[in-house]
Amino acid sequence: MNLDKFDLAILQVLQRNARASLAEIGAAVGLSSTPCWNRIKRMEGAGVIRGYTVDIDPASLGFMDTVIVHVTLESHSDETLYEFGKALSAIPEVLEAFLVSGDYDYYIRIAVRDTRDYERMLREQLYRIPGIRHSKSCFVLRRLKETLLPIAHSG
Amino acid sequence: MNLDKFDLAILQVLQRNARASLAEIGAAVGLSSTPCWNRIKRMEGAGVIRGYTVDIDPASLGFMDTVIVHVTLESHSDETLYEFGKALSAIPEVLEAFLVSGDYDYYIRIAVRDTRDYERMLREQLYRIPGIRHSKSCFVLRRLKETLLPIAHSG
DNA sequence: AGTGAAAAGGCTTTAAC
DNA sequence: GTTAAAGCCTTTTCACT
Repeated sequence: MNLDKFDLAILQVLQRNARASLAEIGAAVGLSSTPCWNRIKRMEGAGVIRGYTVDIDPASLGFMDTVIVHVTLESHSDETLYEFGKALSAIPEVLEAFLVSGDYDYYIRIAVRDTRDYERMLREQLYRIPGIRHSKSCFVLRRLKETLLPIAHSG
Repeated sequence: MNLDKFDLAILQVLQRNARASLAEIGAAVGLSSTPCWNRIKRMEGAGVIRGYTVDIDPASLGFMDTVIVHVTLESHSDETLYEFGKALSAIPEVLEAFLVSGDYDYYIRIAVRDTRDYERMLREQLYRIPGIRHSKSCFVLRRLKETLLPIAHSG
């Protein structure tokens, strides 16, 4: 799907505030509200906009620590990778999981209440998934950047 | 701040659809719209809700590849860590950056158009930051899970 | 494609329980 | 804490450029 500069500008506004009104969006991008509405609906339909979500402070929910876990699997067959991914998706604490090239197979980011919760989570959830050869954890000391796509650099 | 089961239920609805109407939210959590509105405003004010954003398909913007880069710094002084973090934040392609314990110092996730764009990005942006001792990249082959906090497990 | 106005619906506030 | 109702603002449609 082709996105012009107005589409990108609209996405940029929505990325900063997904609850912005059409009037606000229109003023920010230099259009009236109707074309903004049409463009948003078009991008929603085309799958450019996958959804709208809320950015929640993890600490407010009691998740004081973020841990990144690297996992190597015993087998690299399609079925093993698929089954492991499915099992990972079922663990609520797993926020992100990437299948990667290179030494490790999966990069996983998890949210835990504290170090004891992390230990419990590994033992009761992650290590119960069969097929893990090796894993390695790193605690996140500081988070530097939020996940926002560089829209201005997509033209 | 104390969050009861209604607050958590509201957050869960908003996480799935930040543009849900108060009527929808109320129906989903078993309240009328007024208390939902009050609770949302309270959570916004308390910093539980940090904002609302849109989930954009990276491929639609031309970002076909995700790369995870591990970077070790030459010095571990506060100033080095701070300066490096500041430089990272200025690179639009950097979606996430975590300062971590363990062997590597920073875990960085970047969005790139293709492998050539990745190479350009490393050379022109990342490697221009002084103080890097070593770095290692892994291409993401598949993304398994989106970043949503496990709200149901925070009670 | 875009604008502007009008109708339909939802948000926000007030008031009452 | 809750619900109900009133006014206002927003979304959505439509006629027109």
